[in-house]
Amino acid sequence: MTIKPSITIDDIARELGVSKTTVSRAISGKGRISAATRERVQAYIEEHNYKPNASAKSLAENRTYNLALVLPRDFIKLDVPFIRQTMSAIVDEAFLMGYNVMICLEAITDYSSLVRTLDYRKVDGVILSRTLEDDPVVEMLIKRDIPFATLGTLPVKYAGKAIVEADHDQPGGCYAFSKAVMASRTQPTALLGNDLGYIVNQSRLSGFRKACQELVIPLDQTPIRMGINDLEGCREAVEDLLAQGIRRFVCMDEDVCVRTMTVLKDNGLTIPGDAQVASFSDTDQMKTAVPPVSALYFDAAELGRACCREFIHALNDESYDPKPLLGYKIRLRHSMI
Amino acid sequence: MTIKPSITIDDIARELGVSKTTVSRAISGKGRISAATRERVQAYIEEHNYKPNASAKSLAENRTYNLALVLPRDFIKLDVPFIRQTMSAIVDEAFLMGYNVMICLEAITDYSSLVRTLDYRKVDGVILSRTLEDDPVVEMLIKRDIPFATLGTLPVKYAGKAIVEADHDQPGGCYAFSKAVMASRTQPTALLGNDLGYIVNQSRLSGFRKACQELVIPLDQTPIRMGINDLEGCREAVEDLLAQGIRRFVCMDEDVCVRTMTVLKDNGLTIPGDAQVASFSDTDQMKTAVPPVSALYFDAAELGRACCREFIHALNDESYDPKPLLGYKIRLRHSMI
DNA sequence: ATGAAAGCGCTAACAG
DNA sequence: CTGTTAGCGCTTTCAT
Repeated sequence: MTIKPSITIDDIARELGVSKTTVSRAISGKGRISAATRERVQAYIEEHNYKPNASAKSLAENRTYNLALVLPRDFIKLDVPFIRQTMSAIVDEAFLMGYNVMICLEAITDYSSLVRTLDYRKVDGVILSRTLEDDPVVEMLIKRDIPFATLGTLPVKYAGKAIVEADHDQPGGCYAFSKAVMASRTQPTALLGNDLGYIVNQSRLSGFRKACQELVIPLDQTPIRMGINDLEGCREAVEDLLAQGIRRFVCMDEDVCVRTMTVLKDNGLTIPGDAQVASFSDTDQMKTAVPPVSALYFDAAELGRACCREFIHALNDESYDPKPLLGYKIRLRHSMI
Repeated sequence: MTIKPSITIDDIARELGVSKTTVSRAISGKGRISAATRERVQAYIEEHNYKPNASAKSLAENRTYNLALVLPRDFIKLDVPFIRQTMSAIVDEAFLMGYNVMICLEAITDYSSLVRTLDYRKVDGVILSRTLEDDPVVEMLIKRDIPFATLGTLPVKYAGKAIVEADHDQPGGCYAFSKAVMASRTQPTALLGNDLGYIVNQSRLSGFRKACQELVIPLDQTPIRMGINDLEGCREAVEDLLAQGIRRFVCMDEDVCVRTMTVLKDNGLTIPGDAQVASFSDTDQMKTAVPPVSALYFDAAELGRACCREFIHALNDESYDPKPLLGYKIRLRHSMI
């Protein structure tokens, strides 16, 4: 069962009594052609709704106008707003620039579907939806000399290896947000985070640290607990900190923040009365939480678009920005001010 | 910037001193070939890690081994577990069967990216992630004679138009679930739902109706409120029903259910003490709600896999099931028994 | 069992 | 400015 073939460039050439080359030129705009014939060809194309066959174009040009977007497998189990939003934005932006995007779901240890997609040369490049301290996929891409772009900054050891590394100003945002939320406060504050294997968490940590150094509370009175990846881990950390008298918690992402609030409530503490929380990541969840959580907002869709746009510019040998850096917004709500 | 070309079938033929035809046959297995030469070719391929160029194959065979998956644009704004799970399953299953999937985000009125993807013949068929009473996309697909499959049943007017219509037994499941939850109860129950433009809601409604007919409470004492698509609409409906003395609510999907619980709590009612709720759709949200909600479970991933598998079988001219019908599970929890 | 040759639909030198 | 020609890498008759 196959889709029926449609009109080709040869048909047009024959009908119009010109050569295929002329038709090809009229379409692409490359090479000299008289305005008269160009218009004649374009009119015919318009009328007969001709569209060039992508496979033929791919074969002749040795490029597919397809991109692979690598999504973490965990996305299946649990919604990650960042992934969902950047995915949509990338798909949209790619479309606007004449590209399609193929989804590859990969685990860190099994990225076979990406490999096969590359083996068969179905794409011109790949976009990684997050960056890790150690990533076999990145190694593979570098070794095979495949053009790739990343959402988020790569670890320094891979510096310059990606065509495009798009990121929000995480250190700057977290620095400013931390200051806004901690300034003129004398109560100690804790930072709660998950895996430092994610580069984004390293960046956020550095912003937080920098802010601490400029505040009245010394860094050694600022507990930092990482590796909080489930409710139990969070409970353990938070209750321990509670016992130490800590009542203010800055969370590195929305998941940690939700867990933290759960634990605080389980301990009979009200927010922001008894304890305060804030988040380095703003999502709908943070906005609709009770109470709404002060958070740092990064526009994921904008990041996706910028990354995709610059990457395609690069693939098209046009000038591009290899390191688009986007801003942030501080959203103070009721959970911590 | 393009990926460098790799070894081709010609290279192999030359190296091995055979014709390209022979190599092609050794790879595809079509046509007669001696076991000896086949193995020789395969060994060479293995050793030199040869992979056929997809564009060339596409051009020669007039098929791409790509599928378009149409996702509703709303998915950007809000997570829809069904979409996320079926998407992942489809991408995975397609990969197992040698296909890639391209994402097309479409609104009901603007499906231009799908159109262009089809115009350029970048895919062999399309999968629709939900079915509507009136869908211009379906009309277009039929008119253009494009093979397509759907997650969910098509409205009767399009019966038989899709190659594959995969669905859960929605009427059967809702019937059984409604009986389980309403049987031997004499208090009146209401049904709360959203848009009947979604076929799935029509199916669920029919199952619910059938159950009512077999129960002690007559159908006319069973209020049915549709069109609940935001919290305010829900509040209006629920408070009106509350005023009529209704305390039991069956919700057609998880969103309506969440809203209903919010309204009930806002009215000072406890669940399941003062009022009871149940949902025709089970998601993590239903499981982790307070209290956990009795719900009807459908395995979205399984549906995605079945749909994709049968569709690809059809595209490959193999035997297939045009209407895979999957089961359900009744999960009674605390919100209504 | 194997090979020669044509062709899929398009692009891109190179001539003219 | 336009046409001729030769590919791109693979499949597929049709011979042998």
